[in-house]
Amino acid sequence: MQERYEAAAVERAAQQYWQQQGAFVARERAGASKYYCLSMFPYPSGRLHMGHVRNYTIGDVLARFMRMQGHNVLQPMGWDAFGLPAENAAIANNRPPAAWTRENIDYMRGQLRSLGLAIDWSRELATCDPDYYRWNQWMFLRMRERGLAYKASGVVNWDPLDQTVLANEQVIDGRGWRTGALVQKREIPMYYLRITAYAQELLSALETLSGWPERVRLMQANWIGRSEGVELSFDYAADARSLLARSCQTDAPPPSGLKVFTTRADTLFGVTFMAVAADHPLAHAAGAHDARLAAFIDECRRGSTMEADVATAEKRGMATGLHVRHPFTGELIPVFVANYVLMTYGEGAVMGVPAHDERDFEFARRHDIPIRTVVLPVSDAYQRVGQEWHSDYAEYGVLTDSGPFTGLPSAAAIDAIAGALEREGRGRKRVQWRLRDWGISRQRYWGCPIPLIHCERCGEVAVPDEQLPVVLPESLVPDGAGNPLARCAEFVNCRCPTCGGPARRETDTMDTFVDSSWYFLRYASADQSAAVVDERVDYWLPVDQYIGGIEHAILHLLYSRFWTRAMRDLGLVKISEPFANLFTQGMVLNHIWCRRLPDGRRQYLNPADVEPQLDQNKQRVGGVSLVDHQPVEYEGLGTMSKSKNNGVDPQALVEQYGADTARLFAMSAAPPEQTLEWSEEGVVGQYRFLHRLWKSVHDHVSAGVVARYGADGSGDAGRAALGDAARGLRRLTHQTLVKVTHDIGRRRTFNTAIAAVRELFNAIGHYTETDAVARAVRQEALEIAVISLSPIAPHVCHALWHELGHERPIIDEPWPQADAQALEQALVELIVQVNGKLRGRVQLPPGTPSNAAIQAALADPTVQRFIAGKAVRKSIHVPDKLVNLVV
RNA sequence: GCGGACGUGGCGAAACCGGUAGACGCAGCAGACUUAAAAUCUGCUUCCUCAAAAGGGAGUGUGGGUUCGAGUCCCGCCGUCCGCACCA
Repeated sequence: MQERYEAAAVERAAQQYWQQQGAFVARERAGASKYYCLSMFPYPSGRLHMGHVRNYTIGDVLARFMRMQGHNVLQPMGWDAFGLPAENAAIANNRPPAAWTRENIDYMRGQLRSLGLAIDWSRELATCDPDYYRWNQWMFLRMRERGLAYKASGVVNWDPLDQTVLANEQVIDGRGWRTGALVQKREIPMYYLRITAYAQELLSALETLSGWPERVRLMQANWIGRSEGVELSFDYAADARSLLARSCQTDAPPPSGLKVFTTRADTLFGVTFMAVAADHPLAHAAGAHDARLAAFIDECRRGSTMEADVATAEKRGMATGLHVRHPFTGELIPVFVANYVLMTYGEGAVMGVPAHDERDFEFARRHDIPIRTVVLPVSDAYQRVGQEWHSDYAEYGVLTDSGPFTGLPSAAAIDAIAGALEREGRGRKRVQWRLRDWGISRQRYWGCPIPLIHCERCGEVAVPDEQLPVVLPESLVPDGAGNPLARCAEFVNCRCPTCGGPARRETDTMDTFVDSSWYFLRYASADQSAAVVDERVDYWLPVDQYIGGIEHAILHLLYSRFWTRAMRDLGLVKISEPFANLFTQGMVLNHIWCRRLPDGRRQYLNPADVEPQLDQNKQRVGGVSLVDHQPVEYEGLGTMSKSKNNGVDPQALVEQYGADTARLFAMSAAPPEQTLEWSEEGVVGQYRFLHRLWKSVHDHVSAGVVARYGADGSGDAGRAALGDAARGLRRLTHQTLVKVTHDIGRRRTFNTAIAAVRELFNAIGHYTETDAVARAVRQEALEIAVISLSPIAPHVCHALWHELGHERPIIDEPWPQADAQALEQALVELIVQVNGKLRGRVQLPPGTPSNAAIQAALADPTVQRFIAGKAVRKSIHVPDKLVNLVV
């Protein structure tokens, strides 16, 4: 055995061995308990970052651990390969996005392989492959047939200079990222997927996802946002009716009333105004005849779209001069346009009840609108709404001044009012969802084409299944202005499948979230060319463990849950929920160092190039650049990112220390769910540990190979009676095994598993006996240490296992069971407390009864000192743990 | 504003069911090896106090509470982070 640990050679050999053996190719095996372990697939941005390393190592530890536990493990990998960054790179380099993307995939595949992940590469897929995205198109057409996909007009960000649609992240402070032009809102036709058809099921089923973090379920529930309330219509007064009649251009009769949705129908008699959104049809109609109002509406629309600003903005508004009538009293109620009403929620109009809604209160105070109390609290906290808002005003209570409903409690009043409205055809109870349908059209090139054809004669026609896939031409180079697909004649010009006449192909592509909404299903039958999935999907799905970043808590995970249900309802899969267990790993942080340039901008320096300066409390206060020796400011910790220049290149890490060190560090510095602070010193510490482990095995086996204590064929030395030191080491060995099994298998706290192995390793170092029995005991301890560590640092453990005298590779080794006998103790230590404070310890046989344990505790000399002269009032005994004496 | 998570040494953290606070590591200090340095190995390392040592006291953001016993449970406050954000 080589004396020195050489990571590169060890890792190369192990990876070669796994590849030659096809060790991680997964096959369906009837009867075997399957374990589908999946990490969220990467976007091929060019290089791996530390977040990837962390994500994939977590998945790999679990995959390898479950394999050794006897499960039939599938761990696949693929590429989320469509998307905007490829177009940006194409603009910058004047090369097609396809070339850039595929080069990145090749490079990053090599990086992933160098990490030694137990991946079944035979199932690899990339979403930009026609073999993959044809099934996006096929599914889209099935959904369209069932009314789950439809066309409607939608609002997009429009860059007037580039004449192109911008993604939200391309709009910076209201301006286009490339041109700096003010972005406009434009209405264009788009395709939507009817995710709202599944809103109730997606919400209810969250309760069944016991393997998901509570906070992700909460975030999804909030996102879906179910509200029960009443939809009702306020009849237009004469002024509004005549205006609408004048401005109505279509044949359809103008609506007879203003529709609103409310969760507080019990406050209906407190309505003193109505408010509509700036984009509400009534606002448009009113604005057409009122220049001041039109200016205000325009201002509302252009107002800041920053969400935080929106929420705290003043409640501004302007009267339309129009009125509606109260459904019960017939009273005239003025209608305002208000900046706080959202066109996209409910009916885009609200009834204003200043007495019982904080926003309406604020608005009414600003516009001198009367405030009318109609709900009194059950407690007598107040009688009437006062000058200042108080949250009690929004509480439910008992109705007052509410006509026939006066005296009813809120809940009963809501029922009664809804009933009365319904009898008159003016309203009804209904559920309002915050969730909206999923707009999937993107006016972009590098995505999956939407398989539709526009024909002058036949209208919108689906591409027939046998003509799928609609292949995206891969040679185009976007220039930032418009969608190059729309200018590609070979793509656009086609024949109508219905009439055979000339027609135009749809040039919008699909949101890349479509691609990632079902890739986990495709892995199960990645080589199936005749269907989207086959029966193997029933074997592997659901995913037993899904691992990824919390940033996908809502969109990706919700879309995937929706898509799986859509496929279920097409009879393609049997499951409803794709991910049985979800693990969200924390971010990777590093220090941020910057410098203010004379023009006010900040220049960020990589932490590797900065020497930190510490104050007397050893806190970072500043630093000096190692490049130019000039001072640098400290900005604290932040997520590794390009913009803050605080990333660490995993490639350099692997080259310098090896993949095992990188994996070990990523797993040891924090529990996987928490943020991980980068520390170069911490990496070196793990590297040092692997060297010591290697040396320790080397020193042990250089005296000849022995069978481990207790193993079959271990001979006399493997059965001999043990002295205290040997028994102690055996006990720790098996305690460590129990702890590691629990920490990896149940708690997923890999950091504490590693700590336990290091403790065992330290104990092996302190165990100095060298006779045959001692060597058998040490062999056992080293074997368990290596097995315990092998899911985390697989290469070095692969080599060490071989050096410890085993032919069978460690990946095929069954995870060992702890030896109950080794865990037994002749004496256990009980702590003795006096009044809850630790005062002594006594050694007693396990199972010592209370009386004897308390007697032994009282006999302890230190304890004696603390109870001297006092009466023991009470004694508590926790068997084999402690005695507490109360004096 | 609403919802959620969290707050422990110089630092990352551990303490899993209410029972020895600080495992494991980083940094630091001392020693061994060395002509020397690096590397490596050994030991120490929460704070305060008295120190020759033994010992004693305090201590998990903060103030209360429950309990024989609280980092852990309950209530109030302060702070940090995350998500949603005028959702009618």
